[in-house]
Amino acid sequence: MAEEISKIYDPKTIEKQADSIWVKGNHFHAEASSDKGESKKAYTIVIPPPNVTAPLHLGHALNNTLQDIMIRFHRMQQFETLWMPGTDHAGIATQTVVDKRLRAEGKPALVDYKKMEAEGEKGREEFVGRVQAWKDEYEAQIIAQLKAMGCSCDWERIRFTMDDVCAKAVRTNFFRLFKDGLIYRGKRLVNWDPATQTVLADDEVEHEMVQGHFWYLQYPLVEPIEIDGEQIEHITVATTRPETMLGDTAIAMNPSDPRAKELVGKKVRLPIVGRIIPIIADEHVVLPDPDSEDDKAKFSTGFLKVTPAHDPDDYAIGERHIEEIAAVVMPKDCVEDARNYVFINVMAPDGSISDKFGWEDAVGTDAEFLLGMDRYEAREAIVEWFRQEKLLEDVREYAHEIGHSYRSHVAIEPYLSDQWYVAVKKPIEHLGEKFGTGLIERTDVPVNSLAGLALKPLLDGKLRFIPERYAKTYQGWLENLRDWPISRQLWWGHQIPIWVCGEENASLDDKLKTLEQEKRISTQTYQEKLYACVSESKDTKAVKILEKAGYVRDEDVLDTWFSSALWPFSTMGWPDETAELERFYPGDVLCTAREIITLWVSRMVMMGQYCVGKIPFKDVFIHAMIQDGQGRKMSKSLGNGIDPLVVIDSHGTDAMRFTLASMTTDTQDVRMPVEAMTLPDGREVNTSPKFDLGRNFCNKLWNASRFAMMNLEGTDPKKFDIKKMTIADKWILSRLSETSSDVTKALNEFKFSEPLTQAYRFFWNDFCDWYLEWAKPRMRDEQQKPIAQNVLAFVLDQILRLLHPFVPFITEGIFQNLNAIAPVRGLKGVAEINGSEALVSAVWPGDNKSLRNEDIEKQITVVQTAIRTIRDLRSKYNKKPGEKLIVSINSSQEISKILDENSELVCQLANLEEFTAAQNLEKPEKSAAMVVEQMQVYLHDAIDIEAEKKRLEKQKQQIENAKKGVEAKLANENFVNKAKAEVVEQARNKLTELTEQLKAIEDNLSQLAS
RNA sequence: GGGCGAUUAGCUCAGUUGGCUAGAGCGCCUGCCUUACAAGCAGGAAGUCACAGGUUCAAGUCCUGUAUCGCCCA
Repeated sequence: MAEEISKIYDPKTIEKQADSIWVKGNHFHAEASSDKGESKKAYTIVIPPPNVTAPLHLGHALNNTLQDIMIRFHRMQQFETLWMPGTDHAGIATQTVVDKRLRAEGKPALVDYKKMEAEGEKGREEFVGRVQAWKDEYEAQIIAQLKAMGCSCDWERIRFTMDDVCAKAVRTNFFRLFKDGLIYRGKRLVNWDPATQTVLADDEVEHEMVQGHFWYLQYPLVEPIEIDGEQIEHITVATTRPETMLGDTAIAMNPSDPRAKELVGKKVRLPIVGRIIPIIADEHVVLPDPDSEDDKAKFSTGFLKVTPAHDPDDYAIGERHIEEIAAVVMPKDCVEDARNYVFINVMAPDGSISDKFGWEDAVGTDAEFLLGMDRYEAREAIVEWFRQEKLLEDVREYAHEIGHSYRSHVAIEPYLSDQWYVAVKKPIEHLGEKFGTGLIERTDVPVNSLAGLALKPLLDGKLRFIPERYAKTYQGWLENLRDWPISRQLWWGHQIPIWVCGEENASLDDKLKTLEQEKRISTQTYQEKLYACVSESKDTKAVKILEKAGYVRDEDVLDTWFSSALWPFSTMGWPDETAELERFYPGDVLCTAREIITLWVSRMVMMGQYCVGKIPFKDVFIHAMIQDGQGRKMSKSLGNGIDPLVVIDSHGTDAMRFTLASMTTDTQDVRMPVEAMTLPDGREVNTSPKFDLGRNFCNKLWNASRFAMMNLEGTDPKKFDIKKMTIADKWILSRLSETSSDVTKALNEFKFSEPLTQAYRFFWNDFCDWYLEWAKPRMRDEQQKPIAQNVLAFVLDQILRLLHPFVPFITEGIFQNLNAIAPVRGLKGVAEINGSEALVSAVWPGDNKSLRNEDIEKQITVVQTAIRTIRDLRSKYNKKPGEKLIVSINSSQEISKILDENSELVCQLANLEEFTAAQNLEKPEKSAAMVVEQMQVYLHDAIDIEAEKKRLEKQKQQIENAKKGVEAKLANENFVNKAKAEVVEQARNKLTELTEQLKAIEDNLSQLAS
């Protein structure tokens, strides 16, 4: 049997073997119904659903490895463990990617489908079909990748954010929010992405430094004025976006500006357009100061062009001074809404200059030539126009941050548009009873508002972030939260279930009134139009009635995060009262990266509270982001990403997981040096030498186990005799017990690198380096063999269990072999053990304190020190590894006794012919000496006087320095008086030891000299 | 502009509540194909703990400031 075990560790074979065992045993399935009489506690993690845009990258590998570690750890602790898998439709991301692909392939793309749709053909349906096909392909790929990574998800439960179950949850929640008055329509300045032509939420905007300019444009005054005898004909504004000047409707200046007294109330003729606009006073305007550190003051002229429809600050100014501005820019006796004149939108949704979207006074002016130009083209043209007209006063370089779309990466345009919003700070009356009312202390957030529902659990300590510092991100975000724009001008997503009546001032007819009374629809009015939200997607009758009455469905879809927010319970069948929800909600941990704390985590908590009344998880574990060796994000554009499948292929899944887990400390970034590699098929791919660490470990584990099993044939638990255990046996069991306890504790504290390191050390540095080596000769001794076999089988079994969450495949593979060769393991009277057919569900090692033995550990440490010192001497005196040596050690009575009693252990691993340890031992003739701790180790028949002198002199120097340090410390009265007693005691002991060492070295030196 | 984090050996990182002569892996040097493993074994060299102050008997660790880098938010 032993011979059958492959000499080479081959991850592929093992992965396949382990996987088939797991699948066959259905070990990953979590049972929702608890009617089996078992009352196992549930443990739940819901996967952060990967986007179906692309295959998984290394960040996913890390994220899912950590989740799987927690899942397997708890499964072995016999929880009813559910890891819910699935994927996210990722609205804008997927739509963009598919569109790009179609264009690259020369196939009809989004523009073409939009044209079809406009012409009454089924463009939308067909395009969505394309995206659906993409989704199917990538979903399958992603699930396969997760399986390859060893993720022990309950694969029977795979969900998708747009499948029927999730869609039902989205629809239900939307209707409830609408009915509660939390969803409303509003015209606001939004983050507009001209490339994808959709609105973006604040957190979908990335800020990037851009090298730009400040252009200084002169606007002529309608009537020149005189200040301090100086004739003023124009004022100068500084702008980074000259193209927006077309929409200027005022000039603002700070009221404390000395020129304000004369200028405020005067009028300016807007160049190119000819619009007459007022000069107004607003505190927001920064006073010019050329020497200021603040760029705003440094570059300011004191005059701010106000473009309310194209800048958030200007929007606010427009709101504040709407009447003052309207009085100038609006024709006399006009009865229209003043907003239409104050907020002038000069762009089309694609970012080109247009007078079709709210700009009335372009025709017949110089501005006509700009119509149709792209915003950047228009910028150039406008600057050139000012130059020609001698109105361009100056151009200065200016680096500033500009918002970019996180999907298309083009600059965001602040854009006036109608969108659906979720009111996040509006109190929800019917939740007041459950959650309370009033504001959360020191905030403007009502307890029973959506933001409050998410914030309160954190403040109450019911929601915890690990590491703790991330709680601040979450808290700060919620405290300053603005209403959430949820409509997106996309086709890929959950279409908003709202129908609008084309007519203005429409009222509900009787049929619709009935629908509303039956709670099948809910309605609201905005700008004289009626909007009706339909409760259920299967209620086609209601839709028919609406459509008959002239209502049409809103074309927009919901923000992706709207469905992601429901993920922890939509996956479990909410709003139905399912067994899954009953048993597995709320879950235990959410494991994710910090970039989506605001985007996703906060919204899940919000909606968990709103929909189910409970937060979806207690702990949020935030892991590091993987960067390349130079500290840059891994990205497609930089080409520095590492494909997990490449790593799995070259190093094995376990090696990848080992390395990823070993890198997971509580830092916020981890660096992974990236190296190019050529695959056998010629492809150039990236990898990292860091994965060698994992592979080396797996190889060691494989071979150590192989060796163990070569010696476990015929292991018989009945032949185990507690009284016959050697010191090595007791020592390894003590270390095992300590390691089990440390690993368990660390895992419970969401540490990953630490427990892995502890297990690694125990396995490699204790078990392999010492225990196995000491066990070798015992295996050749029929008397000792049964004891050694039983202890070895037991310890190996426990090692496999401790390592299984980290490296599941290889440990399962070895466990199977172990089951075949030594099916019953356990040390009668020492440690019992529950057998298991598969490691995946074997019982986690407990903290067996009775195995601890500090005295034995101390003794072994002494033995190890002696052996290491002898090995060092062997190396220093060029004694061949095979040569048997004679060694004696002079030490205290206590140490000598330990060494003497364990001389066999020393002889074995130091390869000695003769070994003596005693108190007051004389240094033998022609011997080399080494002083370590309290031992003087003599290697017999080793003569190199010069080398010996040199070495001893060097050590003497070191000890003298150390001694001086300790002496100085002890001479310091403050230290002796103030430091803790044991610290002082330690120092005294140290001094004694150093003094003795020094004396020993000096003795040796003088002996050499004589 | 606000917040968070990092800076420890050539590289990647540990270092709990301050307390022995600061650790690991990789790399490097020396010697070994020792009958589990050369993806290994044994041994070794290597650090002004970013810088400047401060608190303390004692600082890699706590406080203040500076520099460089990174991230998040506005």
